[in-house]
Amino acid sequence: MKRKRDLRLGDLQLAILQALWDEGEATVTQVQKSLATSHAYTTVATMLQKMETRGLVHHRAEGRRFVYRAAVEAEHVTDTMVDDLVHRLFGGSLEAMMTHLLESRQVSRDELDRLEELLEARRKKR
Amino acid sequence: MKRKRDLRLGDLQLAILQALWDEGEATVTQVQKSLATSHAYTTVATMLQKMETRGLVHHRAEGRRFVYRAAVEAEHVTDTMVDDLVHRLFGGSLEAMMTHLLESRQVSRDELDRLEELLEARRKKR
DNA sequence: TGAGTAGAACTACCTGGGTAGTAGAGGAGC
DNA sequence: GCTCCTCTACTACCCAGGTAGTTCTACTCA
Repeated sequence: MKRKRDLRLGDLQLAILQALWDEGEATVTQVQKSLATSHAYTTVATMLQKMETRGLVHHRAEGRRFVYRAAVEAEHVTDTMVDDLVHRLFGGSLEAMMTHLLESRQVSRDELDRLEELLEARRKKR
Repeated sequence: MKRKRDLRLGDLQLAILQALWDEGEATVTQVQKSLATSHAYTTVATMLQKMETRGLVHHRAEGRRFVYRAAVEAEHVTDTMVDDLVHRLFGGSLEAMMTHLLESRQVSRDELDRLEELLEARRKKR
């Protein structure tokens, strides 16, 4: 129940997971290359090891190299992190969060239109 | 420009700020008491000191006790933290975030109605 | 006036994210 | 076989959040 915070990921961890979600599986070198910011090979390798300990990724050996894959779903991570923030900042209120998003940011007319459609779609689904 | 991450606050720090935003000013003891979870006096005091170093709070001495107040606005913190998450998870796309919020959570018909109104209001404002 | 207490200062420790050097094993090529 | 190169393993740091004990000081009140 209090597992929420288990998924507060740092930038690097999130970036690594995003790489793995994209590629499905990847060696350390592949992960390293697909990161937007550059990091030493060992940094990525160490991070992957730490993440495996935390149960965020798995690996299998292929010859002498490790092929990693994510052990958590993108959906789940996103969910949990968003949820965490909504709770921390808005006491869990979706509406408060939405209000904030709409009021604090530039929203184009196009975006408003699409959001409108989203609402409609959501309304039908219930 | 990269100040975003300067405002990734832990639970305790956020709770302390929320207490200060509520009360305006507060001594260590007052802050300690208004926290939902209980913490040793020294924990709160230490945290306040660390937060002062980071420029999150200020204090003035009143006799021999310190009266703290927030040095950052609630609005600003909320903004920055939300923005940070939207960037980290959705590449900065408000729409993607909204979509996620609408799809991953239970949304009551009432909430949908209010969101609709929000959109309308927002539309008029532009 | 002397004990108790409230409060700040100082110190220490643990955890997790992030960063990376160095060591050592195994394979590739000459 | 010897030399590189590529990988993993191991180790060590730094920083920030969090937690709290110990110490010192000043004030209160019996």
